[in-house]
This record gives sequence, structure tokens and C-alpha cells, in this order.
Amino acid sequence: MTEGDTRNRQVTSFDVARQAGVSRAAVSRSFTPDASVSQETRDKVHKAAKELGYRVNYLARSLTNQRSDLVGVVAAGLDNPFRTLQIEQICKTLLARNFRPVLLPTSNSADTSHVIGQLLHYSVSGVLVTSDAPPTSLCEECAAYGVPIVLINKGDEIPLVDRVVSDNETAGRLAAETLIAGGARRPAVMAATAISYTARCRVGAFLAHCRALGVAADVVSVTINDYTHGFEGAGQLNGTGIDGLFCVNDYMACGVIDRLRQERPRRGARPVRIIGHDDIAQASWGAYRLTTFLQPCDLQAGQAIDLLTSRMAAPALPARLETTPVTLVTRKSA
Amino acid sequence: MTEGDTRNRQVTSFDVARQAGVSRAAVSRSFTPDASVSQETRDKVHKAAKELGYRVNYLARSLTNQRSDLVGVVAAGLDNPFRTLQIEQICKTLLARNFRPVLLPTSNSADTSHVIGQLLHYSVSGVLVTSDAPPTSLCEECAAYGVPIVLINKGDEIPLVDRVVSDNETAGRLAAETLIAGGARRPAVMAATAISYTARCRVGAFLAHCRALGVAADVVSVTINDYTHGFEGAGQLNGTGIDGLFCVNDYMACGVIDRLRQERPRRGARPVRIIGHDDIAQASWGAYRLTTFLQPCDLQAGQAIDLLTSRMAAPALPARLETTPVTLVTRKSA
DNA sequence: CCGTGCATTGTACACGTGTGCAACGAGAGA
DNA sequence: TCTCTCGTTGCACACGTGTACAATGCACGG
Repeated sequence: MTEGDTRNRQVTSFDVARQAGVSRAAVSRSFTPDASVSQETRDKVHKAAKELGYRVNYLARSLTNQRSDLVGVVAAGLDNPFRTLQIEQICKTLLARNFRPVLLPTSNSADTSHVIGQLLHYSVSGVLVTSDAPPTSLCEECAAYGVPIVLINKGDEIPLVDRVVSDNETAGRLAAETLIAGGARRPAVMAATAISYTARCRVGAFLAHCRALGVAADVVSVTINDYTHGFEGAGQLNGTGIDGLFCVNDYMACGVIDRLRQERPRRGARPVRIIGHDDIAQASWGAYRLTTFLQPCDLQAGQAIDLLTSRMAAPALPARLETTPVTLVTRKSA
Repeated sequence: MTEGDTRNRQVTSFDVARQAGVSRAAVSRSFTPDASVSQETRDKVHKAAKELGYRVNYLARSLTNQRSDLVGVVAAGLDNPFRTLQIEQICKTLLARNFRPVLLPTSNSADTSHVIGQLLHYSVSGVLVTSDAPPTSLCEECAAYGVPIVLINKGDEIPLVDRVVSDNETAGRLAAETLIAGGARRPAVMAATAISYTARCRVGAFLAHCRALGVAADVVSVTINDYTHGFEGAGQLNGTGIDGLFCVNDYMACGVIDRLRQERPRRGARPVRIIGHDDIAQASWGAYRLTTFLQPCDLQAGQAIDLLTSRMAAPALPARLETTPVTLVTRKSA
């Protein structure tokens, strides 16, 4: 108790140095891998640190290092279960590589820019942006500040910004092939192309390949790629004779299936073959059994963070583009 | 260009001070609300800051302030859609109150303790923990370090740790009432009580109220409260005569419904009334139309953060407990 | 025995910001 | 005019850490 009120003050490297009988520099070095310290000193320091409950203050460290090891994760549309899969993988991978994810969910682009601006107050090591999120102007600003950015499934080509995108061409092509091979005479694709880059890509590839196979294909337009608009959009199918539908994501496909199931009793029509995209958990649920495309979130996250770290090392690199493969998961809906 | 390579160095308050022709202290004060600066100086500084693209370095600020405004958000079981709802609300509320959420998804408790330990390296302003996540020992350690903690829907009573819990008693009681009033003669509750505090509470209240109504009730035990185990667990219902089932969450209830729907053709049995909990998006989907209890995530998040901030102000406060109400949402499953 | 090289250690400065304290100036009241 | 008050400003130190540089000690080859 003669120590005074050490209890509320933070334990500092100075305290550890005194306890271990070495200089403060030795303490700092003992917690830096590959630093020049004898094993003996290192042990002494670690022992003293444990006794005192000392932990290196990363925030202070980030002052001299330029890195904070904080990484912003910007995401819109968390209601889509696929976004959750992505974010979980991203965060876990970041943590495994000794970064800390700062999650920034955004709805409108106004608070996106506010929030990403706030992020610049922290010396974030980088920013990961998942699809449909922020205005490109903000990204450019970040890049100008020297903050590495990686876009996931976004289309914008910005000078110093890397991207990871799913293989949308293959998905569109395989969707067309599968529906037509499955017997669909009148295939269609449902999407909100205005918002989503991936939707545009998949729609384009799907239509192109239908054409290549000599089959006319329709586009069912909706405003948002979610359950509600899928449910609503499925109403447009009545009387069109459409018998195969590629939904640009599973989230929307679930809405379509629920609407069709609800209406089937009324119409004696033949069933519509449906293919989704993303392989969210619900796609495998008994109520849907949705044929879909698996996006490897783990691989995407890994590549995105690889791009981030490599750009941290070499900020002036030209913009790069990585493509992740998709895998057709066949269930009963197609 | 005579300025030299200012471009890669961070713009500092010193630069702004020179540009505005004031002292560095004046710059600091200009970015501190309620600080003693004349409006004139403040304007000059803000103008200069904008010209130079200056942003206060929160990390450096946190060195003198003790606060970093970073808040750890610990969550396990992100596959449960309800967890996503919680996290989105928590993060948005944190951001709205000028905190930054650091998301820590965890699977096993080993990496939980590792990750939460890492968190102590940042001077986090606090930690929010959602249910089923970390060992209590870690919480105690955090509390010992003076880091405010708030548990959401967890049972552990720890000296300096506040909690926000849902009104599980009402949920259990209303579930019993509703099932029995709906005509169930042989109600049951499905849950993994070993892991989950909320599950134990809801099961307890449900059984107690069934007893109070003079009806015998069963417990269907599973190992995890998720879709897969709900699906499996529903197999146990065969031949039991159970005609009303309270699932302690919707996630599990979806699995139950899918299993029962799949089996119904085989058995000519009367349908089972089902009630879930949480009101996840899927509960309102056409395939399920699940009667359930709405947990107000926004309110929970708000209260949790209130508790956090008040404890930041007064760390020695006795542990408090807030209860959030539930609302019965009636759909077709019951 | 001396000179050289190497491993280890300590000193001192830097990182960017907040704030107590003293100083300063202007305005008001006597 | 003098004094007191109050708003504003700048100086200087503190926050906790990393690391360049010089200094030290030791082993080894000559």
C-alpha cells in the first residue's frame, strides 16, 4: 500500500523497466520481435511484465510506427445474410493476422461519408469496402490520404484502389446453361441493376450466354436485390410463361420462391426453375433447397487482406484485380 | 513545391498553427468543444485546417485523454440472423454516439480470450458482449483493468459488470398462454439449456406457467440453439403427441418447421403449433410465418451503451441490470 | 598484449495531442 | 488613473512508446 494509487494509473513500460532492473528501451525491445536483446533480458522483462499486468499500449506505439493495425470494414445491406458471411470471414481473417476490424455499417451514402471520414481520424492501416457501399469520391479521398483501400465486389476503377471480385461471368454463363439444360424454354434473370455492379455483370453474362445458345431471355427489373423486392417482383412473372429464373442473389431468390409457392395453388402452371447466387445458409434450408453459386468468402477475405498488406508495403502500386471462383451447388430448385 | 515532401507526412496541428498564425494550443482548443478560444481564432484555425486537410489524430489524443472511443463488440454465433440484427444496431448506435466499434467474432472460448486480451492493448473505452460469448474470467480481468463491460442477454453476475437482458419471464409465460389458449393439449419447449442463459430463463418461465395452468409440459433437449439442431430435434417429436412447441429462438424454429413440413405427408398427425423468439427476418418470410417475440435491438443497444457511458463516468458503481420488453408478434404458426 | 568485430545496453529524441499555469490585454467600476 | 475581473493566448510539460546513435563489454585472431 506504500506504492500509492498505482491501481488506477496505467502500467507503463517504465514501471516494468524498474521492476526488471533494466532500461525502458530494453522493455520496448523485449516486446518487439527480432529486436536486439539478450534472451536473458527478455525473460526478465516478460516476467516483470506478467507480475505487473503490463500490456503494450498499441495506441502509443502507433504514434511512432505509422500503423495502428486498425482496419475499417465498410458494409451496407447487413440484412442480406451473405453480407454477414463476408463480414465474419473478413473480421476473423483480420484478427488472425493481427489487425483489428472497425465495423462501419451504413445505410445511406450520407452517413457513409461521415463515418468513413471519422475513420481517417484514426490512423487506420486500411479500409475494406463490401459491395454497394460508399461513393467513389470518398475512396479517392482515402487514397489521397495514403490509406490503402480494397473493394470487394465493386465495379469502380480508381487509380490506387485494388479490387476482389467474384467470377460473375462464369456464374452468369453456368446459370444460363443449367436452366436451359434443365428444360427451360423461356429463361429470365431478376435483378436491380441500377445499384449493384455484380448484378450488372451477372445479368450481362447470363443474357449473352442465352443468346449464344439461341434462346431469348427476359430481364425482370426490381429496385433492390432483397427478399421483399424478390417477393414483389415474382408477381411480374404471372402470365409471362417464364419457366426459368436466375436471381442475382439468394436473398432475393427466397422471396421469389415464397411468392411462387403461395401462388401455385391458384395457377396450374408448370413450376419455375430457379437459381440463386451466394449460397447463404437459407439456400440449404428445407423450405428452399436452392440451387446456387457458392462464393468462397474465406478466400475473398484472404485475398483482400493480402492486397491490403502488400499495398501497405508499396503504396504506389498500380491498381490490381483479383477474381475469385464460384462453384455451382445443385439442389432441387433448378 | 518548395514545401518539400509534405505530402507523405501527416498533417499535424503544428502545421495548422503556422498556417493560421496562432499557437499550437489554439489549434487543439479549436477542435475541443467548450474550450476557451475566441470565435475569431476558431474560424481562422478551421479554415487553415480545411486548406491543409488536417484531421485530429484521435490516437494521439487518446494518449492524454484516457479514452480512445474504441468499443469492443464481442459476439459468438454470427450464423444466427438475430445476432446480426443486434450487431448492426449496436454498431450504428455506437457510431451515432461517436464511438467506433471493434468487432470480435469468436467461435471457441480459446480464441475469445486471446482476442479480448488483444483488445486490452488498445485503451478501449469499453466492451459489449452478446450472449454465449466469453468466459467470465476474462470479463473479470477486464473489469480489473478498469475497462467497463456490459453483457447483453448473459446470466453471469460479476461485481462491476452491468447487464441488459430481455424479459424472458414474460416471453416464457406468454408462450405458454398462447399455445394453450390456441388449443395445445401437450405443449413442449425446445432448447439447448446447457449453453444459453436466455434459453434457461425462457424454459423455466414456460414450464412454470404451464404448471400454473395445470398442463404438463415437456422439454425437448438439443445441444445448440440453431437451425440444424432444430431440424434434428424435431425428429424427437414423432409419436409424442406434442402439439405445441415453444422454440427458444426463431433460428431453431425454422429448422423445426422445415422438418415438420417434410414429414407431414407421412404422418396424418394434427399440426404442431409453434412459437419462436427474436423476430428475425426469416420469421416473417412466407415459408415460415412464425409467431414470435420481438426483441427491440435498438432499445437494447441504446441501454447497453447508456450503461457503458455511465460506468465510464463512475467506474465504481454497483452492478446494474436493465430489462427490455418483448412483444408478441402473431403470425400463422401458432 | 592489442585491435577488431559483434552483441547488448542506455541515452535522448521523436511521434501528435491535451491542458495547467502564468501572462497579457481590454473593459468596467471607483 | 488605478485596480480588479475576465476572456484569451502561449509556454511547457505530460501521455506511452519506438529507435538512431553512441557506449560498453566480450570474444577472438593476430
